[in-house]
Amino acid sequence: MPRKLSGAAVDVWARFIRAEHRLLEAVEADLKAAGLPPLVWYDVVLELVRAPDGRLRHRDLQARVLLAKYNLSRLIDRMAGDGLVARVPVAEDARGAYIAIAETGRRLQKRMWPVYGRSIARHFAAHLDEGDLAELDRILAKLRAVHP
Amino acid sequence: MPRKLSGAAVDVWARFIRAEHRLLEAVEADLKAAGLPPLVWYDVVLELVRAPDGRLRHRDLQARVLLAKYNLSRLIDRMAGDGLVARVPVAEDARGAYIAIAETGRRLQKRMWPVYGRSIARHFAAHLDEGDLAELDRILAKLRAVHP
DNA sequence: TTGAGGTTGATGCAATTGCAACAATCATGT
DNA sequence: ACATGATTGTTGCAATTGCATCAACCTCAA
Repeated sequence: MPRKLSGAAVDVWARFIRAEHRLLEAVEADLKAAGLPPLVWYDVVLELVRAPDGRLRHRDLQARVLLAKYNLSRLIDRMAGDGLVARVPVAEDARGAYIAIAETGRRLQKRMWPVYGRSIARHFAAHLDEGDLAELDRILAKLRAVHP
Repeated sequence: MPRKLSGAAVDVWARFIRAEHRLLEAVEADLKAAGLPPLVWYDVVLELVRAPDGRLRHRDLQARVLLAKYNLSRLIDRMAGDGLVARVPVAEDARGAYIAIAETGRRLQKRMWPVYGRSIARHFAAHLDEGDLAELDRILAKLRAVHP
C-alpha cells in the first residue's frame, strides 16, 4: 500500500502481465503446432548463431537468455544430447565452458524463425502501428533502465 | 519471415518479453524475500476475495487466473492443504466445485498485498508517469482485443 | 428415454524447474 | 607461495508443470 501507487497503475500492471502471458502462450502453441521445440531453445540457438564464433561462455549465454544457471546447465544437456550444441572447454579458464552451436543447431534456428516470426507478426505486430511500437519501446526502455 | 514483420517490431517484441520476465522475477523475489508464497497464490486469493460470495467455480477461477486446468487443480490441492481455500460441491452441477476462500486465505491476501503493491510501485509504477501508463494501457488494449 | 457429444475437474506419469549444496578453479592480498 | 574468498558450472533431490487420459456428469436432439 505505498502512497505512490495508483489503482490505475495496478490495473495497467495486471494487464501488462496478462497480455504478455497470453501472447507467449499463443506463440509457444504455434511452435508446438509446427512440431518445434519451445522458445528458450530458439533463444539459445539464436544467441549462439549471432555470437562471433558461434559460441558463448555458459555464463554469457545465461546472461542473454532468461534462465537460471542450473536451469541452463540442463537445457544445454538436452540440446547437446540432440546434437544442436556442444560444450567446448575454455583454454584460459579450466572451470568454464563454451557452448558452441553445431550445424544442426544452425538449421534449427533457420527452421524455427519462419514460424516464430509469423507468430510474432500475427499475435503482436499486426495489431500495432509504427507509432504504437515506438511508444511501447520508449516505455519499455524506461523499465529496462532499472532492470537491465 | 512474413512480409509484414519489420525488424523494429521484432526488437520491440523481444524487449517486451524480456521486460515482463525481469519484472516478474523481481516481484517474485520480493515476495519470497518476505516469506510469502508465489504470485499465483495471490491471484487466486484475490479473485476469490473479490468474488460475490468469496467463491468461484473452478473453471471460472481458471479463466481469471493464468493457469492450465490440471495445474489449477493441484494448486488448489496445495492451498486447501494449507487451509487457505476449500472445495465446496455445487448443488446444481454434481461435476463441479466451488473454490471458497477461507478466513486464512483472506488473511493471506491482506498480508501479501502490501508487499506486492510495494513491489509493483518500486519496479514498475515508479518509473512511469501518468502519460506512460495511459499509453501502455491503450497499447495493451489493442493486444487484448485479439487475446482476450 | 436414451445415447452421442460436450463439459468439468482430477490424476498417473514423465519432463522440467527450483533449491541447496558442491567441486573445481581462479584472483587477490599478504 | 599460499590462504581466503569469489566465480563457474554441475548435481541430488524435491516440487511443480505438462501431457494424456480419465470418470463422472450434463445437454440436447432424435
